[in-house]
Amino acid sequence: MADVAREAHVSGQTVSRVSNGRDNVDAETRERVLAAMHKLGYRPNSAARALRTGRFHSIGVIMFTLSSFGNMRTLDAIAIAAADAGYSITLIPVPHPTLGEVSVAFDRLSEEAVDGVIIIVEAHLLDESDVVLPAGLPVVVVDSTAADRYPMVDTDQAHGARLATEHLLSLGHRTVWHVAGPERSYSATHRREAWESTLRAHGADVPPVLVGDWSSESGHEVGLELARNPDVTAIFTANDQMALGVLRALHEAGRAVPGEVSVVGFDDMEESRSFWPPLTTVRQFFGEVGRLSVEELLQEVESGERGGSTLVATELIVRESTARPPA
Amino acid sequence: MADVAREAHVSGQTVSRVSNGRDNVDAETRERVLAAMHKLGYRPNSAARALRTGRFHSIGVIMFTLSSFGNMRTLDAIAIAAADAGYSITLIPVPHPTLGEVSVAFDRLSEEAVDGVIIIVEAHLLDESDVVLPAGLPVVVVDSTAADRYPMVDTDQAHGARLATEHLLSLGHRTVWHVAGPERSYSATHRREAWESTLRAHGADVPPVLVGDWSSESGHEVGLELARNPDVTAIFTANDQMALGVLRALHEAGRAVPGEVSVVGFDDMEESRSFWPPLTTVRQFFGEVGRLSVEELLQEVESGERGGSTLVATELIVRESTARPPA
DNA sequence: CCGTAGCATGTTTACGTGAACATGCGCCAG
DNA sequence: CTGGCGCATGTTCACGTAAACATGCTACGG
Repeated sequence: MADVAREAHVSGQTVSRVSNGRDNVDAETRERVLAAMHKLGYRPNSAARALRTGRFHSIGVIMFTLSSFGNMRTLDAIAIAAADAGYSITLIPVPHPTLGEVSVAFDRLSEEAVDGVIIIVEAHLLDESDVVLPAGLPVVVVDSTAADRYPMVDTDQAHGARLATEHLLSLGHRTVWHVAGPERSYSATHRREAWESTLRAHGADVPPVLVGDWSSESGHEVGLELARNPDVTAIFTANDQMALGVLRALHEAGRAVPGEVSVVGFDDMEESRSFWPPLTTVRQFFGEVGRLSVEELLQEVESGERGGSTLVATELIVRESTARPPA
Repeated sequence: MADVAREAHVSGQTVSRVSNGRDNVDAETRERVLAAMHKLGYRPNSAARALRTGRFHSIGVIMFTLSSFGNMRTLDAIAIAAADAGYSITLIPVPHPTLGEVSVAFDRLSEEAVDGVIIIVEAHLLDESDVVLPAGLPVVVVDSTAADRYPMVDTDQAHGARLATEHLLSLGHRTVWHVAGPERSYSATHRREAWESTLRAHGADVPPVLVGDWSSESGHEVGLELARNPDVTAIFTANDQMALGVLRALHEAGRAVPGEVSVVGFDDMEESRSFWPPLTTVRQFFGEVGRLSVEELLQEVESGERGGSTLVATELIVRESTARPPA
């Protein structure tokens, strides 16, 4: 900066003013400074700036392995929304979802140069974790239920599960079987509860729940079981990947989809429309979730006002994996 | 820090030494300082530290939309490898893969607090872009070919494509059709070239190339065309998602897989084993690519030594979508 | 018994920036 | 004509840290 000041025959303070786009600089002086900055290849030092202002213009994101489709889409939206607001994203990975790892991530967090944090971690770990997040650091929780402690943004899981279940019932199925996600997942629990309450509200029987781990492979395993049961005519799986496994199991068992069995997924991943048959599913608006969580966080960072919880609605996408039950 | 020093009756410098784990501090003093740090909830200020040391302990990652399966896996591995080395990841998203956006990202980069950058962007954009990366900033390029300007780490695309093509030929297919990725993609080009040269090496005809855009939907479109052609008995698609679309098209056309037509993909995404039928494909080791790119980058950051290019081998995963051609 | 080496610790300083305050000049109202 | 006001610009200083150098004490060999 000093070099630029010398080159442009001004003081460092004036360079700073130009660099920050203040308007109380004479047009001619500004030009001279800009020319000098360009000539010398000047780049503001973000560390010094952060030290002086106390703002890092960066948002931390704590998340487990990115390999979950939904997390990735959410992260993508967060990154874009943050960039639009002039913030960058600092990833704080948690390689294994154990309590210890989460604690380590939180600890590391306190030394990270971030103005706020978005946490995309199963809530039960948050609850069990006695590690305290650095005080005064704004936090937004996604896909979880720590709403009592922090603002939360999430897909309206219950709404989606109800849409899926009611769609199948309205086609004439007597009841709907459910392939749930892992017990410890809050979103899996929400979907399962909404499925169950929807069945009860319509006076349908509630069949036993089959539990997977979100993977297509686990969907295949429980799908083999469902395929053997001739009573099963409608299946709601808690995500699209498990639906893929269920479809494969049904094909292997020679049960026609949707002729004999209808299947509905959850997520609407890009590939779902190319499943065989194309999958009827509940679309989640991950982009919206990411956008809103950044909005919420930045509001707290910049104005100190803390918002409440926000749920993002879902949409049922009807494709070709659902039909009326066999006569 | 001053508060901690006062609390522990030592100088700030001693606090700094404890904070950095230097060993030239008396055990008793260290205990006293640690106690004071804990009591006061002291957290080192990373901005000041970065200002003083010139190191940010952060790696920038420039990438397009995360929604590509492979990029995500790579990013995940980068994040974990970086965390292991004590670095965090700063994401610099490029919402749209246009020249302008890339320039903006590079510009933004120069103000980011990073010690080095990993670029996961189609190389043709790098080549066309006249934006100069900040001089002196270590760069590693992934999934691209700017090897002449920067070290590169990538999957051995040609090796994988050869494995896939030879697998089909060795099953007895007269030739292999290819569904390529977009023309401007270097990895798509490499796979296509290797497929073609493998066919030639084996004296097989080279059928016309069909081009998709990596999406399962585009795979479905070109798949419909292939399904109509009775000469087609073996298809190598440039990624698994397009293979999914091709499978769907073949099902719709009533052509048995692998009875009439064999299909091989590329990537080995988690879902591929649950396709119908489970997909024979070329596995990419994204984790290895990510790990190596961090290793290469940090070597340059910390020792100034710049390495060369590294290719990561692939592995053919034979499942149930390939068989001998019909008699 | 003294000189010195080695070690724990303290003091000073600079990293690059922007806020706060200071300066100097031109212009306008009284 | 003069006092004061507004505006562009300059000067000073502190943000929190760690490197470089300084200090003072202990221990050990000649």
